[in-house]
Amino acid sequence: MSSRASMEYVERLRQAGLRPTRQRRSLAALLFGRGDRHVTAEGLHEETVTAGVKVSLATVYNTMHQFTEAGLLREVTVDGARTYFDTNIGDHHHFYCEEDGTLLDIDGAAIAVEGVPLPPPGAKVDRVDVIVRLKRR
Amino acid sequence: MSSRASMEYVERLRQAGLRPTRQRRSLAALLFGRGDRHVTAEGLHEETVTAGVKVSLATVYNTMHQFTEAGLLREVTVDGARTYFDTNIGDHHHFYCEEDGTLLDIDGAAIAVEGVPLPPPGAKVDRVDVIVRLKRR
DNA sequence: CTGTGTGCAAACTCTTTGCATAAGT
DNA sequence: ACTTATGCAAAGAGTTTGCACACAG
Repeated sequence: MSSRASMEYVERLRQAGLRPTRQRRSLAALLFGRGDRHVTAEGLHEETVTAGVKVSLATVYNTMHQFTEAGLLREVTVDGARTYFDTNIGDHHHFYCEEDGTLLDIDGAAIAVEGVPLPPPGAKVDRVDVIVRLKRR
Repeated sequence: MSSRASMEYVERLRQAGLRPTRQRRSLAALLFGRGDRHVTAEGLHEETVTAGVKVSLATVYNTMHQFTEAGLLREVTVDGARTYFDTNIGDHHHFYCEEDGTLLDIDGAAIAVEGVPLPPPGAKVDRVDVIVRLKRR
């Protein structure tokens, strides 16, 4: 991770109300530098190691949650075992292959969910998630 | 849990290829005795304690997984923190309220998901899950 | 009897937290 | 300087596993 690359995210972090620390800049560069991604905390931490950036796993977890709260990331729950973070924060759904843990975006405009019943009294719909679970053919 | 109540499940367990042990009969009676339910392992274990049935938490976990494999239960993943098991094994979806951990069935016939793209080569659609996430109004 | 199931406790994985140190503004 | 973030290690939750004992067929 070049220092220059991570500098691109200083403003974005500031606007999200987050101090552009070295770790946050590096993580932002890894996350947002190459299109839409699905990562786990562990996976991202490994990337930092490979990239020669020093960030602890605890900080990766903390930072992903801060990014999520700031609206820079979205948490995707498809499997109880691990938490995925998605850099695509737009309207979309997912293919999920349990067998190899692969996650794939489906454009939100492509899918229509019809007939969702009224939520119970006192509740309102926050979001509708569609998970298309895949099996090897 | 009366012994008589749990005897009703002997045949059902046998057909699923599971020996109708005391613990499995009791768990089956708790799970299937009162309509559709969503339970966690911990929650079901507490019920056994309340009901005066002696089953260890490990056995509850093992049994729920055996039931799931046998097609008597379905695992529902809506939250990374806990695993829910659903006694409704028919076609249906879920309302989920993160705030209080409530899970509610939506009849599968009510909802239509249109426009699911073709799965990637080598994979086929196993199941489509719709999770309607709720927030307090 | 024979093999499967169970209980217990310990192990395990993923994730979060507390507190001293380091870094940003 | 002052405040917020980080690192480490330890704790924590939920879940799984290994092995001796118990029970169903």
